[in-house]
Amino acid sequence: MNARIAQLLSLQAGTKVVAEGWVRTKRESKTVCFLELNDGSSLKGLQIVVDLALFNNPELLGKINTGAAIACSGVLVESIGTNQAVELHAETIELFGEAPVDTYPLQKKRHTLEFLREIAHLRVRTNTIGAVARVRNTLSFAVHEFFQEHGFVYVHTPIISASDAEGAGEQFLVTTLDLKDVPKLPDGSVDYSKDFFGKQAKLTVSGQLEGETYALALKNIYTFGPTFRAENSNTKRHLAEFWMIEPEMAFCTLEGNMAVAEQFLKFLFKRVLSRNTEDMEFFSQFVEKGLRNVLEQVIETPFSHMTYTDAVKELEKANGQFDYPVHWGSDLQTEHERYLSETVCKGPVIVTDYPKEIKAFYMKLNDDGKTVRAMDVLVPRLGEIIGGSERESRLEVLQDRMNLLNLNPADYWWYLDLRRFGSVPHAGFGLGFERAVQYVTGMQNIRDVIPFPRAVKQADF
RNA sequence: UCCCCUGUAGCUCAGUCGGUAGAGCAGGUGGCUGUUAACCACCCUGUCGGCGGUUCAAGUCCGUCCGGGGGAGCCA
Repeated sequence: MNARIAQLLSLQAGTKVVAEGWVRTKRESKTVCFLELNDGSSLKGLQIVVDLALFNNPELLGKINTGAAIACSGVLVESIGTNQAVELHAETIELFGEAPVDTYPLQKKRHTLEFLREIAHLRVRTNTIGAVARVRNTLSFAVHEFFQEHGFVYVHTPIISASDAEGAGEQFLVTTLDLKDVPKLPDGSVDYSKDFFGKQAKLTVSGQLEGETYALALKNIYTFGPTFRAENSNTKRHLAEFWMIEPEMAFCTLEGNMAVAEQFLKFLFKRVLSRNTEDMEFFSQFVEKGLRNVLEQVIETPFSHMTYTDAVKELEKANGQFDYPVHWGSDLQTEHERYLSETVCKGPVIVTDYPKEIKAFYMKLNDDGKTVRAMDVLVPRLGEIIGGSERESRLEVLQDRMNLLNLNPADYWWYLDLRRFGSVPHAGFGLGFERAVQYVTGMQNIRDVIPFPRAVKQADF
């Protein structure tokens, strides 16, 4: 395996090397031709210098255009130019795949992200999407690093769920039934007993409930996998298929949960800033001005904490400027979440203890009987990035909550068993991975931070 | 799902009061230059998203469908 361009760029002049990659631009003059070669290992490419007096092969050079795949051997030489320390003086060039200029969609000019979305199979060859891919890689690895270093066990919760107990959004149906000839029950409804699993099955919207079962044996666990929501939502921060990280901790209350969420986010930001210096500088300059400073500041500053009740008091002071005025009991809108983090706290804030009516059944009921131990981490620009809670660990209270919400406890028998046998305070949260990538890169649209976005009416490539 | 904006050359866009389309970039040719968002000159490029309607005449006005973007809701 030949060295990557990122490595070649740091070598001493005088080294003989082979560089492989795709041509980004070609600049020709009478005596010399410059090729910029990129192999995705770094934002910066390697400048190849072809001395036309020595390299007499105009047919070959004529076929090497933007997008062509080539390998070039030669000697690294200290560059006369100012934009690079070393450059490669070509001795031999092998052309693997041409990229004809009249049909190759990528030109050596700026393209809009909307256009690039239409050529998702080629867009990773651009500076921006390439940088996103590298940052996404760093973040994925950092997720595992953080949890592994803190003794969490990685758990693979199921993708297909037949428990019908998740209730976190619209789900995709998984079936092998013949849609042209669906078996029916006498009352006209679908007979799922004839389906593959013998009952209705759907794609998971959360691994939390299964995650809790493992936490109540292994103490600290996390999941990191694909998640599916069939919501008909068309926004720049929703996908039908996305990746979610869900840690779950036993012997842990909301306070511990908040601490881990904060530590975790800060760890991710630190890793990206230290491992993707060049890419982060690029985002900070061209995608979201000053991004780097904001992240550095977030790492330094303790997250603010605020109860829902106090948050509503703050918001009521500013009710005049909201489209939807706030009162105690109302759900916080995006405009409110952003106001809290951007204006009130000027940084990330964790809002806790929401009214039970606007949160999920499994969240622990507070002694006031009105609020639950929920937490949302709100960040400037994006709003909610993490949602979590301490779970209700008391069997009776949980059953009461379920009855109140017309959930059938029988459907949740195994989940309730966790409260029957060795129950203990436990807590966890969910982080939408793409939201984290968005926050870190400053990318405005979530469809540009996942390789092949799946959304309403969109499943190309 | 609702509201708003938008669709014109390969890309990004302009196109006035309705009179059959233009600029920059990309590409080609030539020139110049160790270039790096290269530069200069010339040249090429169109189902004006689709369908229907109004009109002597539609890129332009009306209807409708489709695509794209933004906001809201839902949430991660």
